[in-house]
Amino acid sequence: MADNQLTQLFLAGRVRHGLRAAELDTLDRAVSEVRSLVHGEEVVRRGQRMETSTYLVSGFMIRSVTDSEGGRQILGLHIPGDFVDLHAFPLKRLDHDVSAVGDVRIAQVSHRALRAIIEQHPHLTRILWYSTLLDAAMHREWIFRLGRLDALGRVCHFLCETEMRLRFVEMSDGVTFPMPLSQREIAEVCGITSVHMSRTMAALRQLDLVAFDGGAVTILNYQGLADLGEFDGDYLYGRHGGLFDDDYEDRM
Amino acid sequence: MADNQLTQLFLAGRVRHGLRAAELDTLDRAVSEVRSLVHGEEVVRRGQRMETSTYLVSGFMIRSVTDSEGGRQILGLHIPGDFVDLHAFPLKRLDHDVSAVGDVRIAQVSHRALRAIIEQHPHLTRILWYSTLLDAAMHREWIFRLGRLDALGRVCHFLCETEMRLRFVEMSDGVTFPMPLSQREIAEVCGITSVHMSRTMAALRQLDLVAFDGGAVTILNYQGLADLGEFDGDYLYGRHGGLFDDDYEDRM
DNA sequence: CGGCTTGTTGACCTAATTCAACCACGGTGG
DNA sequence: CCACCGTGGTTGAATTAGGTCAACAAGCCG
Repeated sequence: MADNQLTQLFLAGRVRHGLRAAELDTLDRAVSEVRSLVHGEEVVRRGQRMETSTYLVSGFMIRSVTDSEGGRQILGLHIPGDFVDLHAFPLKRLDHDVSAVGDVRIAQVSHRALRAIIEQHPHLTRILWYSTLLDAAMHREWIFRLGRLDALGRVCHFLCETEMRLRFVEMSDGVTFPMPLSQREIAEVCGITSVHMSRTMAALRQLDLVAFDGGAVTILNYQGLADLGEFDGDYLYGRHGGLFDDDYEDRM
Repeated sequence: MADNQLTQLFLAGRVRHGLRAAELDTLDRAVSEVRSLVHGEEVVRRGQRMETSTYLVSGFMIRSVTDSEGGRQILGLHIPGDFVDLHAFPLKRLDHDVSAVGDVRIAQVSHRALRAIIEQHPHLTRILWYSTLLDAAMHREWIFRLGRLDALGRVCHFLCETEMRLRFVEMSDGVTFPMPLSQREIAEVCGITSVHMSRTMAALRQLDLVAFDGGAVTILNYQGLADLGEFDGDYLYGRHGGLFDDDYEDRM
């Protein structure tokens, strides 16, 4: 297994149910057509029929929908190593848009290649399925965040989640990590206005919980942040720590 | 195919990607151990290791999580024909609870049987995968509902969604349908307090949009309800109508 | 230089929460 | 039979979180 293969970050840091090198190679061979996107470019538009899915090699992407007055709700943030729209393989059309945040490199996988995989590689199939259910688990946590937390808690929760996910792919050292979203976009994640997000982030600074410098976040008090956000990262199914750290590997 | 098989409602009313009778039979044979639950009984508890998944034969169930002060957020409502925790097959542990609302009949499917299916029936596998992604699509819509709509809109959206899903399984005639949740529980769906839900439902009555009688809802003005809730049911992937009604069947 | 976007701050307003009292009801036990 | 209680729903008054509108400052880019 070459270290420089495209899918090397796929499920990095996660419980991988014994994903084998040969399977990663199979996946890697299915991936083709690497291309670059600039900020705001879409790879999926709501309702459009899909014949390929997209793997995010580097950079960030978001899923979003737009309401009747043009307001946008961000439904998910994708980071390198994510299959951003593998959902489109079983669903064929998606109900939301997927677009680039900043500069992005993606790879495409044809649904024909995925069909071949599910016919010949049941174990790899289950792992791909699993990866789409990680998205669903994050969706549920976003429902919790919006339903039960106030503005301050929502931001704390989002920062904790993002930090942990970036740690899995070694883009966070546990303290400082990149934050590609503007305040306006973080507001669209958290279901509040950008004005109130500005005030909320000021409060976070005031409380010495985090520091924001341009495109990076530095966590000054992890426990305080996790407490305010009622964050428990078990739902991210990290390979180490939490409820899920036991007999996962090499089963099934 | 006997009409009385347990899984007859599975994906009823949905785009089924050419689900064949033989495949439904295969699924039906994998299902066993029908049992009854009373109100509040749990089939999944957060973090618990699962070796079976649950198919809902009759009645209603909810997914939920509880916050640090004991407040509950409902993450999803399940209706007859839903595989309530098929997610647990790839994930092995879930991050939330699943419990009965009122009297319920369920059937269990062992993960061993599901493993056999994904090894021998790739097409059926994709359909099971698809069914879990319908849940994810609903999750996304719940994020939108909580992030972008006010209390009135959230209730309207939830009622429209529930009505459409029940129509798929012929439990709604398009006007009147059962609503198993109390006002308190609908409040836990919509992320508001039960006091405010009482006021919001009073407003809905005032506007002549819906009538509530005990465990049933009657829609008096569907368009008004859908407008307030900004509801567009495409994400439910109904077999008829909407963006998704074209060349779905019998492909793949 | 001007014009754009992002973030900040202030004053005011509104939606929703909180706390409380209260009613209707369907048991359950005396 | 009635007294009792717990649950679900309703209503009112006071409070608060967040939204709205507007002005302005700091980049940043053509």
